[in-house]
Amino acid sequence: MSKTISTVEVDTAAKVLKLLGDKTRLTMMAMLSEDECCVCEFVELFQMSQPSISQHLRKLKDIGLVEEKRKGQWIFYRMNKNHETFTLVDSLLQHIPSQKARLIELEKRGLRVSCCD
Amino acid sequence: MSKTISTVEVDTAAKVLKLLGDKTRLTMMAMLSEDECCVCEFVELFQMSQPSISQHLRKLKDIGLVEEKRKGQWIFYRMNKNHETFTLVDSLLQHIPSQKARLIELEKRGLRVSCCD
DNA sequence: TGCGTATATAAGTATATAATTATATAATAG
DNA sequence: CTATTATATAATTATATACTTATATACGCA
Repeated sequence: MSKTISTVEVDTAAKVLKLLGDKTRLTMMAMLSEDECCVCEFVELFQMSQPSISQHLRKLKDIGLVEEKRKGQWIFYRMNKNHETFTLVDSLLQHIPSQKARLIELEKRGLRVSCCD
Repeated sequence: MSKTISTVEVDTAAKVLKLLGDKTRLTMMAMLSEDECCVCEFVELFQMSQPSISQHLRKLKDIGLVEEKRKGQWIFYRMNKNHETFTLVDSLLQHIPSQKARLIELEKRGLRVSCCD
């Protein structure tokens, strides 16, 4: 008996891949697979305007790949591990380099706020 | 020791995912992972104009995901299994339904030309 | 209450994308 | 050679996308 992997419809997969076919969003997802992050951390890391970051996160949220949770002033994003494409996304992320170092770098510079909850 | 998967740069992965973030091209790649196909087969299956099909194939060819080979009047496309993102693409395709049935359907209708080489 | 910080949303713009139509190229059949 | 078939390319157009700037909202704090 060969092992069967649960599949998602081509339409669904294409929509997810289209979103992840952007360097910024793909890196975001790779970071979120390590730990939850707040908007200001992405702004700091990507050297990109805050509205631009918010708009990328909005797209990821709209198709359900990420979820948000407010903690005081900050809004944290995390991967939605219950999304129907989670195993697809997860296996895909295993093929790009870990982004853990970027989070550690942020922490060293005192720019991580995740410690403040 | 944990198993290490060879990774590709985020830029490279994003470019590939962007291309596969299109239903037509994603389905094409899924079909090509089963067997090589010629342009007219895609035209028949996708109910789409021939130039449109050719342009999708051109994009896949331009980044090296597929290769072409002329056989008489026909031009066949096949997956490039040596592409640096092959394992990424291959594992990704395992998460969408097999397209083998579509090829068999074509064959039943006498529309496969792969038998004529 | 009013101010500063964090984030979201809206509007505008430049660029990218996918389709169509028309045309060009290449091979085969007669 | 000419006609036909298969495919590619070019030009055009409509739509989608990603960014910018400006503004709105929400929270925390004095």
